[in-house]
Amino acid sequence: MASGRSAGRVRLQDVADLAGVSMKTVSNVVHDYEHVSATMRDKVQAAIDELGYRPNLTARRLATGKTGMIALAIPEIDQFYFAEMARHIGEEAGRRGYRILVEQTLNDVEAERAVIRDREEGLVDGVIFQPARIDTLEIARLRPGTPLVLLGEAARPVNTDHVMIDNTRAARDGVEMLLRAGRKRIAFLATVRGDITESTHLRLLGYQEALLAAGIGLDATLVLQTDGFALEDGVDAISAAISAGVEFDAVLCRDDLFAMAAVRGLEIAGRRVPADVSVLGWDDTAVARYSTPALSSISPDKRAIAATALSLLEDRMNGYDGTGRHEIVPHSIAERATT
Amino acid sequence: MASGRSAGRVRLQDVADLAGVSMKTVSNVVHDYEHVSATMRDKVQAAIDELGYRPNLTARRLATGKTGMIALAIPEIDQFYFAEMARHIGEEAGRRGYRILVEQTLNDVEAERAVIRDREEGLVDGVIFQPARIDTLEIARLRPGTPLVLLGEAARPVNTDHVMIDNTRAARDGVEMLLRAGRKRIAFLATVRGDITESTHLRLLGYQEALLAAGIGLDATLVLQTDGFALEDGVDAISAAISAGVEFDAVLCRDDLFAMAAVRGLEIAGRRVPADVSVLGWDDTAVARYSTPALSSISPDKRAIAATALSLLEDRMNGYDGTGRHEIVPHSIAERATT
DNA sequence: ACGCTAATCTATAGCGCTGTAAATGTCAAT
DNA sequence: ATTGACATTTACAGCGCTATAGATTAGCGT
Repeated sequence: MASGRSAGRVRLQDVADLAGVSMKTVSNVVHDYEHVSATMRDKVQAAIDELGYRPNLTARRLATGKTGMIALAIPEIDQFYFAEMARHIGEEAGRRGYRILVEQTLNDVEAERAVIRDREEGLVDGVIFQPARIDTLEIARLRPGTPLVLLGEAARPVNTDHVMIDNTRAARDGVEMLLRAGRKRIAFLATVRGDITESTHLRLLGYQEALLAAGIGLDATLVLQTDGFALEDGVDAISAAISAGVEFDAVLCRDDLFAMAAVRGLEIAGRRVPADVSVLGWDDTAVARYSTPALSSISPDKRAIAATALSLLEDRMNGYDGTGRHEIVPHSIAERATT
Repeated sequence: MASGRSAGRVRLQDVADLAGVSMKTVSNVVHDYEHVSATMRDKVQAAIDELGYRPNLTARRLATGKTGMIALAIPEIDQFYFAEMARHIGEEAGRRGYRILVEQTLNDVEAERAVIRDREEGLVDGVIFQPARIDTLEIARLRPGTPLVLLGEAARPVNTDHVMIDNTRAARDGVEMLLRAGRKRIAFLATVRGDITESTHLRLLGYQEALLAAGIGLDATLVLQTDGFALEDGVDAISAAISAGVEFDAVLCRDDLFAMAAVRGLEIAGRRVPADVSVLGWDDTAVARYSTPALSSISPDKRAIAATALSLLEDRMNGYDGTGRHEIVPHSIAERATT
């Protein structure tokens, strides 16, 4: 009751003084070091409890050189895919004894450069970074001192670790599934006009490969372009295609948001999903499950991405200094109501 | 080119040695201290550049006692509402010079206790915490040493700062809007059977107040219960009510997820939204905009919540030690296609 | 020149912890 | 008893930075 816990200012030395032992012994007790006698352990623990001692992590870090923290740098935490990745990475990191510092780059080039350049040190032990604006070359050039693992397909310098799914293969799988279901004319939604990202490019490639492999000629009018990344842009693109008389009985979409846009655009035009047109999304985020009708979606194994990224990063943090490793993580297709 | 930057191990002292000055002078240059001569500044900066010096934040923290970090403890980062709050808090924190450490409690009581109890020190300067399981009394009892601001309505001990919207009022506003639109029998979805949370309780209260104020008697069958928090549970509750013959022409929902569930359940039953039944969600998350039809939703001002929480927290971090302040933040109603 | 204030710069003691090396204690086997 | 071989405990030097107090230099009026 009369414990004068003055604002948590109890130091290891205070505990040591009270218990009449050395600082190191107290430290040993705190860390459950095995070679401490039971008597000693009890005596020290009593002192710790009496004073309400709580270790100062900053000091511990300075002494050990480890922070126990990992930065997760992503464009926007409130985008479904990133939110889900953040969750998995957070859980996986927790399991391995790390905490997550979230850094939002907000699609800003300067913010992304800052992540790589890391102007300060000792903040985190490593960084998991999904670039959106910065390109491969620039990442290679700004090569940071802090261990780094990249996510996504937008950039992958040979000298840096990187985790991704096989986008081309996944797109091919999606198209093949649609073909097996009897679809003949499959559209691809959507590449933002004049701003085709690397991942969209890979997906488009797989789309084309699958069609060619099935002996179906490419039709450029089936690659639908949008004016932006918003839902409305996707709806507009679908509507435009329909009123332009483009015929299609399936749409492979670049992400779930555009899949929702496709569904909406088709409904507006009076087409039934999936009776008239199948829609296949990408990322398999929660909205795919929640929207009506529930979206079928190409599903990257997010848990595996998180686990793999953490493993690569842990290697680096433990001193591994070899060349970049590029891990391919499995994907599947979650079939729901739109195919 | 020939800079031997050996793994960022350059210390302040190294720079000082190279420049032939004291550590403190280098420190002054790094911090843009005004009383440093131009010559000196240039000389030191040259040494900094040559060695590629980057300050070690951990050491700085130990010396200053400030970490520049704020913990954000929320149940799950991938729930729409929390993801959006995380974004706003992240942005606002960035503006004020803080970084965000995300701590997922995953609805685990022990994890929530750990947040309050903070077993360690010096990790963050303050904590923003949205409790989900832990109750008011327990928070008051575990009263931590680290500055704390609570979010949400599940708990609010008098001695702790707290930010929320006026839930009762918001529910009343929602019901009044539905009544103005001519709706007569308004249902409330949903309280999980046997697990009514404090915020649901407040919302239910506002729902009842508005009905009574309009001279409409309460009908217990209009308060729909679910078996869980998943979308399907909401759909089931709506379906059950319909097949039990409960008549209603509007549904006020506890959150956007249940609003989507309501829409789906109504569609299954062949009811048109909003022609036959209006649906009003809560939280105004991105899914409200994206789902078809787009959900009308009660909209807490998330940006204001973030800004207010950070302000209260900054006060505390700057030494304010008065009694708990309870800030009410504005809300509005985003009208879309379901009302 | 001299004294005085203000501007600059330096030396060094921490911040609270861990790691290392060394000291001490213990116990079974000579 | 004496000796190893361990188990247990201690002392203290850092980790890299900031802050304080003091030393030095500069500027200026008389």
